[in-house]
Amino acid sequence: MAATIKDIARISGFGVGTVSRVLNGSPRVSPETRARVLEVARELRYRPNKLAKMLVTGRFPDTTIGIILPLITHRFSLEIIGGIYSGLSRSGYNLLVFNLGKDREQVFEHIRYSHFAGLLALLDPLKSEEKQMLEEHHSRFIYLDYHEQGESSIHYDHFRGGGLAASYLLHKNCRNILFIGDRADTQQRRERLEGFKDALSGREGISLREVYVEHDEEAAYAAALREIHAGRVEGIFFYCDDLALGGLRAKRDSGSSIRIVGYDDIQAAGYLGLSTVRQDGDRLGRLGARQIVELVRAEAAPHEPVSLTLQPELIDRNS
Amino acid sequence: MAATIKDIARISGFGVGTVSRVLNGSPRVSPETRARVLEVARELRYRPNKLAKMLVTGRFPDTTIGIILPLITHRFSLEIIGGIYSGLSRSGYNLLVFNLGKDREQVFEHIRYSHFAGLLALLDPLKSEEKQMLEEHHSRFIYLDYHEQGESSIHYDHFRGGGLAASYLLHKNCRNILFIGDRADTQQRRERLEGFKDALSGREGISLREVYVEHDEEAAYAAALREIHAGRVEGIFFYCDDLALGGLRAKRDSGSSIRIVGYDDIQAAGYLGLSTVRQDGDRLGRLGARQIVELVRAEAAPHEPVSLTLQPELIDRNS
DNA sequence: CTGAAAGCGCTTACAG
DNA sequence: CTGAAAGCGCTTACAG
Repeated sequence: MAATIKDIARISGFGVGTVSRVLNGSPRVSPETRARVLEVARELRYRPNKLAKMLVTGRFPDTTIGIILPLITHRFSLEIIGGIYSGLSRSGYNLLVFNLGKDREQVFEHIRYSHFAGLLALLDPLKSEEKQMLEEHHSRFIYLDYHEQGESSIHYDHFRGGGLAASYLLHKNCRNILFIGDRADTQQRRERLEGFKDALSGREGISLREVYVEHDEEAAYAAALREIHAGRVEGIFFYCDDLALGGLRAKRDSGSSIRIVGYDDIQAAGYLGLSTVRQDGDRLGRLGARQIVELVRAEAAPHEPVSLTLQPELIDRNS
Repeated sequence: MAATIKDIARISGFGVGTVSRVLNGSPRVSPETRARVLEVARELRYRPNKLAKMLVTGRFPDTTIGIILPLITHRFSLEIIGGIYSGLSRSGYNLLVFNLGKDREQVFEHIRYSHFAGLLALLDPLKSEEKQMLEEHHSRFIYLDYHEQGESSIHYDHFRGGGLAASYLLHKNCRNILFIGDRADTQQRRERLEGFKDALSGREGISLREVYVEHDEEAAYAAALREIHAGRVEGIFFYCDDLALGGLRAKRDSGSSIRIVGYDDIQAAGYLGLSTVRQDGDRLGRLGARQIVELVRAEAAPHEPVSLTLQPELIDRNS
């Protein structure tokens, strides 16, 4: 099988302790010894067993950054991942992607026995035992597109984004307004809706209702069509572009002149002329990469948490 | 720190060997002992150290499937990943994504010390030492959308796909034909082009030229525009839809009536009315998941390699 | 500068 | 059924 430190010791004639010192670059060995040991190691094609090293040192190597996210196939997540890869290139760090999916525990079990310098948590709040586990492994983490008191994060201002959507509909003279959102109660949805309501609240004669559907273009289509036929609504703010595409279709199929605004600015939004609140996932990813590398490289323990807020932008395509 | 098997032994009054046996479900322990040991383990919140277990057993747990790919942000790759997640759900296996990016060695170093039941290699041929490493870890692999003599794979028939593209252009009465492809010399590009040429070869008066550009819509746009202005070309087959989008734009900007066909059927192709050769990444992913799980569950060593070929389909949008 | 020994947390024959 | 011991591959004081 694979050569071990013992084989090198036997063949070179030194003790395993000495061999270990050479291999770890300790200065307390003579040049001749070092040369000989290294020579034998090369001949044997020695590759250190990291398992054993980790077991005895209790520490993990630090060349890998992990990113953990709830759903890898989500478009915006993907854009962020792309940005992270760009930001990490030439940094000496590589990236491992963990999709939580259905079995969060399994995934964290894997993380526990993997080696990470740092972790980016995309959209997903970490439990306290998970944070603690990361700390035991000396690895730091930063939230991406999620924020929490006392933790580092880089995120978009969703409250502001909701406000932008509101001002768009107001500008188009909508008074009977509808919010169609994802059923999942997330921080982002809460903040977008709060910002939306806040911007609407000062105005006279505005009515707002909320409808929740599955994260699914079809579901959004059906809901929008129903509302349009009921005949009151003048403008709809969709939680995200994926849903808004269904709204756009409902508008077209019903021949209505209703106003529609989405969120994210996915590629299709451009093709189909959907007004939306734009967030730049690539940028978020790049910044996240830079930040986690900085954090990981810093010798000192977690200083003050760093929190960076990015501002979304309204794209008016007159939809 | 965390409780170890030794702590349990001390507190329960048994030896570490007995504790280990209980924890591993050995039948050679009395029910009373088992109960007591388990009780103490629970009190101490004992969690086994997999590192130590792996070190001594030399085997890796087998609950995780890995997928390795050259570029995670590629659209088609993503679709496949989505399919794999679907196919894996409720199978008891979870998925870890490895993006090779720039440092392949680093990534494989990580794989080496991670635990995998099996690996899916998307698009990317494995080196022999990498295969060997996987074997040492008792983990099997299957190629996805790539195939190689003597190895298991699930892939699309790109030769056939190229043929479909050719018949499309012939059907639209194109004679001066151009292929615009990615510069990267991949198995897929070779096969698509071969199939394309093969279908063209029987015909009279057909001329074919090939142009290679960066994998970039802009580059494709520029190349297509140049060719259109030169005035000879009647039909272009683009290696993939990403490039074909540039061609579509060149066609529009120049007011030309040239014919364009792409490959993949990405979302934008539908919106923009691009004719293309469709491959279903979701399906490929699902099948891949099913196959690797079957392979991993099979006790016996690699029987005959299994190779599955999927057929692409022409989508005529009259572009 | 170097060797011998103890130990990281666990498993597994070997006795009893 | 259970304990004591050896060992997985490596590191690190401790002597010398």
